[in-house]
Amino acid sequence: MDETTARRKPTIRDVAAAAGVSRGTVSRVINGGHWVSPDARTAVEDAIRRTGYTANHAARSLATGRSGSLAFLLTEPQHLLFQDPTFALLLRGAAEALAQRSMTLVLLVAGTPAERAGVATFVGAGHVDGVLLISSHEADPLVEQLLEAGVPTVCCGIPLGHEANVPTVSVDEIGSAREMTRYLRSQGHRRIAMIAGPHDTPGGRFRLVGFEEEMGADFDPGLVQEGDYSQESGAVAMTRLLERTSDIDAVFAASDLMAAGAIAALRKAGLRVPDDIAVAGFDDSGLAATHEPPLTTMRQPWDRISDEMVSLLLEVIDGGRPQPITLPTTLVVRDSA
Amino acid sequence: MDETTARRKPTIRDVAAAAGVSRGTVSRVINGGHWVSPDARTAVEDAIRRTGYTANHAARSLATGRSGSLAFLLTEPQHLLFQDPTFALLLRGAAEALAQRSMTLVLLVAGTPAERAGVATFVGAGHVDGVLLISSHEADPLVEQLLEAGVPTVCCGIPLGHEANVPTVSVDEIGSAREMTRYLRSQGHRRIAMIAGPHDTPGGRFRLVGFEEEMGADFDPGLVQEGDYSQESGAVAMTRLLERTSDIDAVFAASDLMAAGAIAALRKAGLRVPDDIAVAGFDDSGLAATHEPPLTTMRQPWDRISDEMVSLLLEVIDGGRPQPITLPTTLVVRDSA
DNA sequence: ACAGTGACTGTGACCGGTCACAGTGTTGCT
DNA sequence: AGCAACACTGTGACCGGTCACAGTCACTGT
Repeated sequence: MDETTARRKPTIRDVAAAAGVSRGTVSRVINGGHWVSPDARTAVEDAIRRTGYTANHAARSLATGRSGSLAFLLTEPQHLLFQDPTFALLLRGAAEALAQRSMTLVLLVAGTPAERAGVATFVGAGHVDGVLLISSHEADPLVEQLLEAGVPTVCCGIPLGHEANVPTVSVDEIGSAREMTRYLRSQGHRRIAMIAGPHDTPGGRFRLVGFEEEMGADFDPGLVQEGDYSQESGAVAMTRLLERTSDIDAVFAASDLMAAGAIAALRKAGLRVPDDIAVAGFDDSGLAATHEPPLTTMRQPWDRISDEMVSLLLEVIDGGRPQPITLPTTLVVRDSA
Repeated sequence: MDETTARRKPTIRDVAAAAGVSRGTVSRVINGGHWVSPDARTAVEDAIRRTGYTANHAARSLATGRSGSLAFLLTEPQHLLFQDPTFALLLRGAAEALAQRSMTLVLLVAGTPAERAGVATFVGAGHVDGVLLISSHEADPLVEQLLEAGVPTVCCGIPLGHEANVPTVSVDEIGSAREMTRYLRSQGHRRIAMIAGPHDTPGGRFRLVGFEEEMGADFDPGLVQEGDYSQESGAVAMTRLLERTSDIDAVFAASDLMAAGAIAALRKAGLRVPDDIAVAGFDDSGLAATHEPPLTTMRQPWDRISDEMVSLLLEVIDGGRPQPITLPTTLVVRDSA
C-alpha cells in the first residue's frame, strides 16, 4: 500500500524502461528529438504520457549549467513600485513571455543597500541566467557590477552612463516628447510648461530634450519643473509653476501619475482641465483611461517592451551581441488636452 | 592566461582543499555548523572568503529535493492585477520575506485557461516548494488541483468552499466591515449604501455580512450594489444607486478603487464628498492617501500579511498543519468620510 | 566483398551538492 | 584498565539529468 502512496516521481530512467530504450534516447526525444527513429520517438512519447513524467528542473540545471530562469530586477526606491502601474504591466508581460518558453521569472527587489548586496551575490552565484533590469538611475553601481561580473543583462530604457555597453529596449523618448509637444502646439497652446522626470533617468532627461527641441525659440526654462514620476511630485511641481507664472496654456507631464497630481493641484487652485489649462501625461498607464478627465498621453507599448526584453536577453545569453531596440509610441488623445 | 580568465566557479571541493578539510565538513559549516570544531569552522569560513565560493543552487536542490523557491500565484483576471496596487504590496512583501531566508520568489500568472494548465504542471513538477495563492474566487479548480497534488499551499483570504482544508492568512473581514459601518453611523449617517465586492470572493461576501450585521434593522438590501473591485465598477455601482434613491447619506465601498470610482460618479452627478455624501473605502492602498479627497478606509496590514503567508507556508512545507491566521485591520480616518 | 557513410542507440562520466555511515581520537566513568 | 559516550571528520553513494563517445546496423558505391 505504501508502495503505492509513497511512489516517487518518475525519472528519465523510468521512462526509458517503460519505453524499452535507453536514457540517452529519452533525453534526445525531450530535447527536440533529432537522430531518433520514429518508432523510438513514439514509444518514448507514449511512455512519458503513461508514467506522467516531468523533467526535474534542478537536475537539468546542474547538468547544463543553466537555471532556466531570469531575474526581474527592480532598483527603484519602493514608493514607485507601489504607485506606478507600469511595473505591473512589464512584470506580467515578462512573466508570460518566459512562461511561453517554459522559463520562470524570479522577482528581485533591490531598494535598500542590504538588498542590493544580496541581489549582487545572488545573481553572481548564477541562480539566474540573466537579468531584466528595470529603470535604473544614472551611475547605478549595480549596472556596473552586473556587467563586470559578466551577467547577461538587458535594460529597460537607456541606462545613462552605460549607453554603449548594455543591450537595451527603449522607446523613442525624444521623438515621443516632440510628438506630444507638437500636438499641444497644434491645439493652439503657446505657453507650455513641462513637469519632467528626474534628470538622472532616461525618461527624465530625454523627454525634456524632445520638448525643448520642439519648442525651439518658445522654450522657456522657467516653465520646467522636475518631479520623481509620483503623483505627489506632480502636484508639487504644478503648484510651483502656478506660483511663478499665470499665463500657462498647457502642461506636459513626463508620467501619467504626475499629470494626475498636476490636475489635482490645478483643481485645488480653481482651474479647470482642459478648459483653463490642458494637461498631457506619458505612459498610458492603467490610470489614464479611467482618470477624470481621461488623460491625453503617449502610449508606451508595454507588452512589446517586455517581449523584446526577454528575446534580447535570451540572445545575449546565447552569446549574441544584439543591437539596442527602440520601439515607437503612439499619441492617445483623450479629454485632458 | 585563459587558465585565469576561464576559471570556473569554485565548488565545495575547492573550498575543502583550500581549508584542508573534507567536503563533508564544509557542507556542515554551511548548513549551520553543528558538530564542527571551532578550528575547522574558521578554516572553512576563511577558505570560503578567499575562494569567493557561493553554493550552487541547482546542485543543492537536486540533492535535497527542495527548490528553495516559492510561487506567487495570481489567479485574478488580468485587469485587476494592473489596477490594484494591492498586489504590488503583497508581492514586494513576499519577495522580501523570502530574500531574508535566502529563498526566491517565482511569479506565476494564471489568467487564461492555457496559463492555468501550464501553472498546474509547473507546480506539480516540483519546481517550487510551495504556493502563495492570491485572491482566488470561489470554487476555483486550481485550489482543488493544488491540494490534491499535495502541493503546500497558503491562501490569502479564506478561499470560499475550501475553508477547512487550506491554511490561510486573512483579515477579520466581518469585524472590519462592522467597525467601518459603526464609524459611519457614529458620524450621524443613517442611509448607508454598500458597494460590495464580487459575492464569490471572501472580501465580497464577508464585508457585506459585517455591514449587514452592524446595520441591523436599518439594513436595506436595495442599497447594496456589487462591483468587481475595479474603479469603473465602483462608478457604475454608484450611478445605479443614485438612479434608485436620492436619500443616501454615505457609501461604504469594499475597495479603495471602487470608492474612487464612486466619488468620480458622485462628482459627475454634482454631489460633493464628503459634504453631500460620505464615501469610505477598504484596503488603504497607495491611492487612498493621495486621492482627492483623501480616503477614509480600513487599512489592511499588507506587510504582515505577506510575512505571515511566507512563514505559514514554510511551516506547511516542513510538514506542519498550522492554524489559520487572522490579522486585525485599522480604521484610517481621512477626509472622504 | 568490403570500406565508407549516415542514422540511430547505449554507456559511463560528470554537474555540485547532501547524507548516512564508518571511522578516529579524546574524555569520563566504573 | 576497559568500555562507552561523545565530538568531530572523511568517504562513497546518490539526486536526475546531459553529453561525448563508442558502438551497431543498413545501405551505397566501387
